[in-house]
Amino acid sequence: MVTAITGQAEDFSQWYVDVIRKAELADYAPVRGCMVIRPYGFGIWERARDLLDLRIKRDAGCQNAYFPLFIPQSYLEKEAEHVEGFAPEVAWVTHGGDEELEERLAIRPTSEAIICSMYSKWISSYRDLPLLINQWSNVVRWEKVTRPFLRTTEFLWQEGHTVHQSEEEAEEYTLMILQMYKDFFWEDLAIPVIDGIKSEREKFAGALRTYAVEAMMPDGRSLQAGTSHNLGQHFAKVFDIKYLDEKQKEVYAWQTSWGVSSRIIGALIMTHGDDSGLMLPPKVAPVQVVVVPIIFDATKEKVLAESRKLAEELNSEGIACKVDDREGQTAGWKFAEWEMRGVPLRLEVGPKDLEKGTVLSVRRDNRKKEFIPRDGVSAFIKDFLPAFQQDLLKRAEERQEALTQVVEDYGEFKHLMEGRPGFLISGWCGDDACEGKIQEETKATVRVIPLDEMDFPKKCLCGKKAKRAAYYAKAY
RNA sequence: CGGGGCGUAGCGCAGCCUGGUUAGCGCGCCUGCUUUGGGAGCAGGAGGCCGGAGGUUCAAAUCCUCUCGCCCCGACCA
Repeated sequence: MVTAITGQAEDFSQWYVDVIRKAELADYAPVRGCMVIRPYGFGIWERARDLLDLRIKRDAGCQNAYFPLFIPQSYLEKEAEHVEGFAPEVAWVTHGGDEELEERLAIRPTSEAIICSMYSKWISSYRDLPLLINQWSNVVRWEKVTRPFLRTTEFLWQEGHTVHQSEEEAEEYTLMILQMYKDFFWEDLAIPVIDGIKSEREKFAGALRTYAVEAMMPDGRSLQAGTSHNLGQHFAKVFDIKYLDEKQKEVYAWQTSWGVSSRIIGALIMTHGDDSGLMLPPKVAPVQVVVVPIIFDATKEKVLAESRKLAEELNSEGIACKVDDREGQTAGWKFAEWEMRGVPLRLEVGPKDLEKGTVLSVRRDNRKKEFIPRDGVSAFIKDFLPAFQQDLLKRAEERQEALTQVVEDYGEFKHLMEGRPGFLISGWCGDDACEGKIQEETKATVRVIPLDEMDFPKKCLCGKKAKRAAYYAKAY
């Protein structure tokens, strides 16, 4: 064994870190809590980013823009809840060269403050609305504990910031974004998510309401994967975002903000990976198909030529295909290597295939082997990739279902939460104190309050009448 | 930020308790030959201020102090 990975069952956290390093997704940087996203990891991010960017433009109607990294302290402090929420984790710039700055500059932990300050200049009429802008950027949050991709000091994300004429319109848009995120996770990343509204204590600092999608990881912890906030008029009032409506009345605007971060790479690793390493959904795989030539001296040239020709052919048809024609490694080593890196399909081309006019295909999930007629390879792959994407989703969905159960009794709830049972669905009275007590006693939090109609226990865990269902889990 | 563990070659580790020659081992890397359909074999070779800074000592990877970083479990967050 050259590159052993710790087994998932043995130590899930260690498995996660092993995969990241061995598959060359990322490496630790000299600065605490920071990581380098290496080309293969960045390749996954680029694909996911492009898929989401398409939806942001097409479904959400946004245009991309870019705002500064620095936010003056006074701007960040305008919205009281906002500053209170972010103050503990802001990195500050105090000097420019040798000169001390008159006002400290925050390195953005999120961009509401700087963006709203500009919006206030740009908006003066109802005709300027809605204003729909998205930004792809990095942000910095000085977190106490960090983990690659899941929580790093600096991370990459997109943040959408929109302005609307009415509360209803803003609310509708917030929910539309939530649906867009759901589609992105289910369809593009093959990650099943639950969705709903956050409780008061879990909502974004400065928001009126926060909606979120959450994904259940194989270790039973929930990962907040995307958030969509209805900001109400909180920021409009302090940043003075006003416009003249059709009746010539000056009114404050209504806003939303929403984001998805490079954390999704962590979700991809955990959701689909196994003891052999990564397993990537074809839509985000930097390499969808790898061709491994089986080299013997007598047939080496012919096999290499055929392998390269095959890869060229597939690439020209839009399939991300790579030939592993390195000569230092044996075929078996390459098999293990590409499995670890999560490539959905491997094609082997050897002398026997040349004779028979076939190639051998091996899929990543179950290693099932199949001989494909050489002239049918491209058609085979075009069927295979979407099917594989579906298979991964189904596998993840089944696990999420297995990690979700309804619990009525608080004693049982506490007992289950001593482990990592995944999602526990219960009734909730809606009382903040009740939620706080449960969190204190079990470490579990309300992940979301589902919006869809569903059956739920009529009593809250505290014994009072339940108003709504709630998904509880321990969270990342 | 609290509790626990760990920093020695690219990776994984031994050596430390009980200070003492040129600091070892496995994998990887380089060269050559034989190999290649599930992590190849043999031979030769390169690669280290022992995380960093102070101290104790004739002498420090080893003892002491401080510091930085990583991992795990908690409290906080995308």
